[in-house]
Amino acid sequence: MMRTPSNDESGLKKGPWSPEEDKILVDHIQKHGHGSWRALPKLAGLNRCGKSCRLRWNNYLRPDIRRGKFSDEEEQLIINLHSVLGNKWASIATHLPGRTDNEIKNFWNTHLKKKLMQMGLDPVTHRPRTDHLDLLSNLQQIILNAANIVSNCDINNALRLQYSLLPQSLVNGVLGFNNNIQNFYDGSNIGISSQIIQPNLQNFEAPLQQFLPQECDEYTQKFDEQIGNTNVDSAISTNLLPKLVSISPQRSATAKVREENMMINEKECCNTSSTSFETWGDFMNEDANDAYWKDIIEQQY
DNA sequence: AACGCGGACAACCGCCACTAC
DNA sequence: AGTAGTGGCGGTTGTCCGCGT
Repeated sequence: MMRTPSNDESGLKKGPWSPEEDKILVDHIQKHGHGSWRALPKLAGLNRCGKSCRLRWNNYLRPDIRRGKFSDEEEQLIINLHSVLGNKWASIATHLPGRTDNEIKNFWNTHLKKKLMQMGLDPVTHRPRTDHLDLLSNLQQIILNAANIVSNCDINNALRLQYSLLPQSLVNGVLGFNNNIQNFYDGSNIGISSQIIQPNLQNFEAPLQQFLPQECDEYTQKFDEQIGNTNVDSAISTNLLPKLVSISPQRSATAKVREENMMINEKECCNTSSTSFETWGDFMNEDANDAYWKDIIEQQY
């Protein structure tokens, strides 16, 4: 079925490009370069706006574009990069020669997002999904926050505490942990040591998998000794514990995301003594001087 | 064969940052 | 310093196409 060509109010054509239009655009750019995109359509004889020409060229016609199915290596690279960069498709695309940001974005939205969800991971945070059990999510948050106020109690201890308070069947079943996760987040194929890429997951997973029964009692005892007598509700109401926040808030508007990023940047910039689990600092370690990692961070900021 | 549905992806839209003046 | 023009980016939409009924 042929799509009926649509034109905007200025008479410029919109919608899919025809092979003839493609040829005109390619011929013109090969002969003259694109120059000013705004001026290009008139010079080339195309009834399109400059922006449409630029998108068509950059996303489809450019000779260095590699089309076709994403390889397993590319797929894993995208996942790893997304766990570091988030929805910075343009930045991610710079690490995949021949792939466009648009192509990667589409691939993420149609394939990888689902794949992560099927593995029980939140595609936004790359952490185990919590959306299907708010109660558990809140409990995690309470315990993590509690750990933050316990002196010298790091995040792994907090998770051990959490684990010690939950039946194993609940942890495994609800959070959807499985053995594939470790392999899934192996960053070795992009030259990043697995310790760099994995910590955001290890913080959750490793304490659970490598947990020793005797440590349960040890940390539970520590928890009880230090804050065990504290009523959680009253602790929250008296600001002893921070208020609960969603671990994976639903956000769709660009403005919201940007606002959030600004807040995160501001927080990280100003709060040098942060103990929050959510901040970048927790994912960094002494290995972070890896050149590739630096490159990624530089792109982020 | 006709139809509906959902996945895939090309293209568009709106906003933002940068630059020149 | 303010403004207009331009290109880049990310979110979203619209259409095609394959598949099942």
